[in-house]
Amino acid sequence: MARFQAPKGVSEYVPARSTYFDYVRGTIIESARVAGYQLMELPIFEDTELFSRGVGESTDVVQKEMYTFEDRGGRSITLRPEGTAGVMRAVIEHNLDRGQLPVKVYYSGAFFRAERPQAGRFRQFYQVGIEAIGLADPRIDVEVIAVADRAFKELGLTKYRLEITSLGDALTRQNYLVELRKYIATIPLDAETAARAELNPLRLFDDKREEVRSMMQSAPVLMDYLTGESTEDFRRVQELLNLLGINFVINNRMVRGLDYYTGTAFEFVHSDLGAQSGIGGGGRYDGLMAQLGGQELSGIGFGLGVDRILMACEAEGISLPEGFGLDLFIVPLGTGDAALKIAENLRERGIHVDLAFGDKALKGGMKSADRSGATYSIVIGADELDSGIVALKEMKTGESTSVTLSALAQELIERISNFGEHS
RNA sequence: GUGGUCGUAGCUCAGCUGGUAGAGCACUCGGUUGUGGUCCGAGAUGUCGCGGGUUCGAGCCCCGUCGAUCACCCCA
Repeated sequence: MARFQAPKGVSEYVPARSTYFDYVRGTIIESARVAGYQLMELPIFEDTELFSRGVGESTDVVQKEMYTFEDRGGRSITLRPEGTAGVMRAVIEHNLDRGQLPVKVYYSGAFFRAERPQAGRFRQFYQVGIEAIGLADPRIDVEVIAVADRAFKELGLTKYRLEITSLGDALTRQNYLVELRKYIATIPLDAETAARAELNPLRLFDDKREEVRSMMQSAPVLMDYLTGESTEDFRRVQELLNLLGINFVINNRMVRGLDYYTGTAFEFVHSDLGAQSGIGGGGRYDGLMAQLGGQELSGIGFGLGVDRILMACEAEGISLPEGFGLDLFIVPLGTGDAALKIAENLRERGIHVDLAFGDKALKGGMKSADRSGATYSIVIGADELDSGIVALKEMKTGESTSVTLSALAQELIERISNFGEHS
């Protein structure tokens, strides 16, 4: 019988790489927590209409990338392709928008898009996102960007850049698109490209072909059509980014894949990732809440691709710590029961302990200790149990010190410099 | 949905113009009494992705199929 295989295009993590994935995700979440964002744990499937209305009927995401199915009650259900629409639904449903504003939440989990997989693109992928709802102020825009930037810096990433733009309000965009279409009508395009331009003229700015790019050089840019208020907000965003020492470049041809963005929009791009270089992006969405049946509230948020961020760390050669490394490895010599009991006592004190099971010779046991990556090891045989004294060995240096079994936990806690931080 | 590349041991791969399958790493055991990493020795491992065809003979050639991967469209 053929062996089972994971479905096409899913990203999954097993040891040892899973420890790095966990660390990357944890770092991003921590960056959100230190800024006061609270957990929103939501379903991975929703009413299909939530996405078609929220994300936008004309987007590729809705038109051809959703995993949609009918449940047993005949309802149309879709696996979430992004996080913001679900958060808005939950905020409205639980009346969070009636309390203190802004509502600041983060989420983390799997998302789904039925695309052809390639490097950095998966059908099931992981995102951590945050949303700040109910406040239209450049300060919160910049706080959101800072949460992402801080996470990247904490991870040690350097080869990424922040691109920002302003998409203006709905009216501005409408007026601009009319002008852009007029311009596009004047340039020669093949049928396929023309069809794309018809659907969303902004996409031509992203075209990979040099001839198209150069023709778009002199196209009108949205920035020139912004209202006074939008222009001022955008200026403030730049001013505040500078205040916080966050580097950025203005990209007034940025294309966003989701329809709901207005005003500030941004994207983090990494240079060493191949075709899928975006590691995260987001922006302000003014009309979304109302569109989904809630109050007229503005919001801003981002989604960061955990898979791609891990790939970026690897591409930069960053050596990531293993979030839950072992402190101690116990090698029993015919004393398995006692060793298990000692391990449990230490674990209750929060020390990370593993031990050799089965009847291993000393040499084999020490080999296991070595490969476990534990900082320390002890051997427990009849002698140690009789005397109550063990040799606590530091694996890296090979040095060992005599410690009584009763003082072992305290000794380890004192020695482990990062104690209390590794969870 | 479209196109390129690739499927040989757990991993990375070699295998000459077709002659009955190899290396390195990893793994297990050992190098005389209870201390790992280096070194030395021994050992286990494959329906050469799958199906068909050509041939005396196919890992190698042909057709199909499945899978992986990268790119396009689009996007985290």
